[in-house]
Amino acid sequence: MIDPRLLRDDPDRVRAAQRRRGESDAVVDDLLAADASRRESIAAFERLRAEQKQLGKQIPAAQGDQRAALLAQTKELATRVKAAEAAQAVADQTFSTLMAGLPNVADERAPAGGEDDYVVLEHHGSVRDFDAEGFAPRDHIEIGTMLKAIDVERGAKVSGARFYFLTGVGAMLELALVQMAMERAEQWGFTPMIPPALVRPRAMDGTGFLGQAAADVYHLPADDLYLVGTSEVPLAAYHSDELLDASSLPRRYVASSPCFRREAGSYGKDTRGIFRVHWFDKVEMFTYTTVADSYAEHERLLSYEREWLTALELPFRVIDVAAGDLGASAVRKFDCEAWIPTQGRYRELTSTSNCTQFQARRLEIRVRGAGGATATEPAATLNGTLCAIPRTIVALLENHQLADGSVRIPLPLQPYLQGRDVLKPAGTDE
RNA sequence: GGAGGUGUCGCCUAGUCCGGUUUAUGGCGCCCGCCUGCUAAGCGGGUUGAGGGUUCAUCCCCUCUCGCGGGUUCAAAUCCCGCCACCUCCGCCA
Repeated sequence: MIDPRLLRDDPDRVRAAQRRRGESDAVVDDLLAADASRRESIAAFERLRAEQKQLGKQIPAAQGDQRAALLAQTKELATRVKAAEAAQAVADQTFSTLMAGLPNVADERAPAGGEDDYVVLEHHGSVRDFDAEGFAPRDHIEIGTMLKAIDVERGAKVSGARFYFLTGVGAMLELALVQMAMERAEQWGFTPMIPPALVRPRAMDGTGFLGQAAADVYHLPADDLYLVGTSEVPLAAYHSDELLDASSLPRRYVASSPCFRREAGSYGKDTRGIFRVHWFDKVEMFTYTTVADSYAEHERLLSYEREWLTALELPFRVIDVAAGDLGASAVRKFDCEAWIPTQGRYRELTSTSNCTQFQARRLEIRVRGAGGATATEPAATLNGTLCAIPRTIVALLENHQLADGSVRIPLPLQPYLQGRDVLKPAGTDE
């Protein structure tokens, strides 16, 4: 949800942001009209209600005929109050429904346009020249099979398409990545968290995932619970309905959790391997701060992602995601895309979003005393991937593979794998 | 799953049986001021949040807010119904 005052005071900015997302700006006029009638109905109700209270106070002291007259008068007023209240509720509902459908106001620095209109900001690391090295790279499934690290066939047998087992060294590799990511983040000042992966509708809706993305979410109707697609959901809802002291900000959390995605609408995309799956584990960063500090915090989260991918010695680039591809909650989003040798292109490994006050308004997370102010304001929330396990494994296996199918382990990861510096195909132990 | 209990303005707490004199009591904490070599104590005042009106902004006025949502009533913290959370006990269970 955006700031209703911004809508009132500067509707042109909201219109412009809608157009940069490639969406209609007509909704702004609808919203302005709904806001006006909402406020009118509030005033009407409050006038009647004040009158009713005023008269009601006189009743206990009144006697005889005077009392009877007052009772008749207030009884009549009561029905009008009720009607006015109902009218207000309707006007409120109309406004909120429209409001809930409006995405966050895209940052003016976010490129206009859709999925393909991103801007490349940086390149890091160097892409290997396998021709010069004299062998053709194997894809992650071939290597994973040779290492007996990934089993997608049995994943499909047991759970269906887009499921997998990590086995042997693959399982240990996941634990190593999770442990390394959590430890690093803790050193950066994040509080480690293990959050619930099942949440109530409030949490899912509050983070903006029941809008356009609703079809991608698993729902358990028997209990009316949702499986989270990212721990951003429980982390954002963690402080819902709370008033945070500005001096306690920023609050930085890092969570390891499973993620579940229906991948509706991605039929036929990335069907091979574990690049796009229905379930995976992920280490996610999440920050609560003030909107004023959110822009610097966004850069900070990006810098941690950069540091992480650099530690894993992966070649990657950073893109500034276009407005139309931001999702409802974010004003700006940076993706780090690692080079995938067998695909010959960069693919998203991490993503960090600044949601400013959009989620906090829905989840009622406020800050007291920001910038010395006495008033409260909604908090700003930001999230960033630190390590999405399957995609990281894909990138590691493909980029660090050797001619014989073994895989080199980057130095910083070695302590988490009992010091191993290379993973060798099964049956060819050193 | 079953039985019972609890939920009041940061924390504790009065009020709920018996609806109106409650602008929700008092204490702690916190903030401002006075007093004071300093600090503490003492004294005085302030201190839930949201929304609307007004305003350059403040001030001020109004409405809502006693876990949440409905209902009864001229009037609900108080009466009725539903839900949620927590606690105790029983059952089941990794």
